[in-house]
Amino acid sequence: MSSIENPTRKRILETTWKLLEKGGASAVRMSDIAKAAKISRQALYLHFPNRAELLVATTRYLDEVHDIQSQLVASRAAETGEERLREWVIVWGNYIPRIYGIAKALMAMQDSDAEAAAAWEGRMQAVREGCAAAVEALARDGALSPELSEKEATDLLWSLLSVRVWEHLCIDCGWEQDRFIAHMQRTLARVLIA
Amino acid sequence: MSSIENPTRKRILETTWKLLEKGGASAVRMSDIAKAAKISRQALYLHFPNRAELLVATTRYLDEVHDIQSQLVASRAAETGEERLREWVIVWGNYIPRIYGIAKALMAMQDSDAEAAAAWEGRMQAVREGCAAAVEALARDGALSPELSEKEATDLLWSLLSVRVWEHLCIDCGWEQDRFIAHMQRTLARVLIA
DNA sequence: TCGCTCACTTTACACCGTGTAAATTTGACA
DNA sequence: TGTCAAATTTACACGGTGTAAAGTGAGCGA
Repeated sequence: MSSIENPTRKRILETTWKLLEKGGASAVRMSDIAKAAKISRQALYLHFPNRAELLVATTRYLDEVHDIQSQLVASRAAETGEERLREWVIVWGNYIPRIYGIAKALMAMQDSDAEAAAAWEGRMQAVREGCAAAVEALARDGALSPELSEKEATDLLWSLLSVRVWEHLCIDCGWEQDRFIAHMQRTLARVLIA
Repeated sequence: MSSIENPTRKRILETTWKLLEKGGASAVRMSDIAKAAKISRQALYLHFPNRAELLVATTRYLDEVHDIQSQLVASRAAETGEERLREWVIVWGNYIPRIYGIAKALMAMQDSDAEAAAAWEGRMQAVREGCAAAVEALARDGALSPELSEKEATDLLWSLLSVRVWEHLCIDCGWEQDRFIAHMQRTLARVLIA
């Protein structure tokens, strides 16, 4: 990507990320980012056409930095469906807090900006595919609860592993990350497995 | 409340409700409400100091109309904790779609308007109390899973019954309301009960 | 050294939606 | 007829996004 080749662009993305990580989502304005990146607000628009695209670019940059791809590959190596589900909860569940800042900002824009909505939608569809793969693995093993269709199981898994549920438990209820992972594994095992 | 005594106030609340029910949350502006209520935008400010208070007043009006109180009383009559949990899922789970419009608008304001945040917070705390009561009833019966503290069980129940999860399953995944209720009952039984 | 380009700055402005302010109209009722 | 309240009209301030255009300055090749 163009993240490495262009130093200011990279600095902008880095700054946006850090600002979103601490400050509360919509509190991060274009002018805040500009100031923090030691750039004029207008210069921001030389690199990104609007706020939505800047946020989306930041998520892509994060994926790049965290090398999410290779982490996903690891979770696919699991032998049993049950093991795969546990791995998937770990991989995605632990990724959530790292992207939470941008996620929050992007989710806040969802009903005002169609482009931002589509971008977030796309990323969540990718997560859904991870969920679907885990459910399929369970089904292959004959471990999927007979009360659930694969679609229903995927929907449930996807919902329980959503950023919103993580937010509710870890931010609003004050759960530690470890506890979140452990309880999600337990909960999903009980809900999905026969 | 002053909802009955004042006809225009009532008309405003009614209009706000209907507009939020169809239109997408933040798409409902003060001017939209004014137009639909056949009033000037300024007249709105004669009745409500700002958008946040108008939305909050609308939720209170909704509770009044739906008489949520008496519904809650009914769910408390259940004999066993298990039965009480099932009833609670029905009562609150079926109330969500009725308030979803306002909920969405209010949730969208959460990180821009402190007053709106506090108002929504307060309402959700009331829901949490319903969850806590159900968990307590389970604990009294000795039916609560030994792997969960009462606090954890309440947090989980509260999270799974959140508006966001309902939204995810019923709006994003296209579930029917009945299916939502049924699966939530099943899921929560498996997660919370020993 | 001239002149070009590129990245960025400065200044200024349009648009939207919220909220404030004040003068004016309308209608009921005494 | 006069008064009062409710609502209207008009106008404006503010904050945040995005656009537009002229200006600055460093680097670089001819």
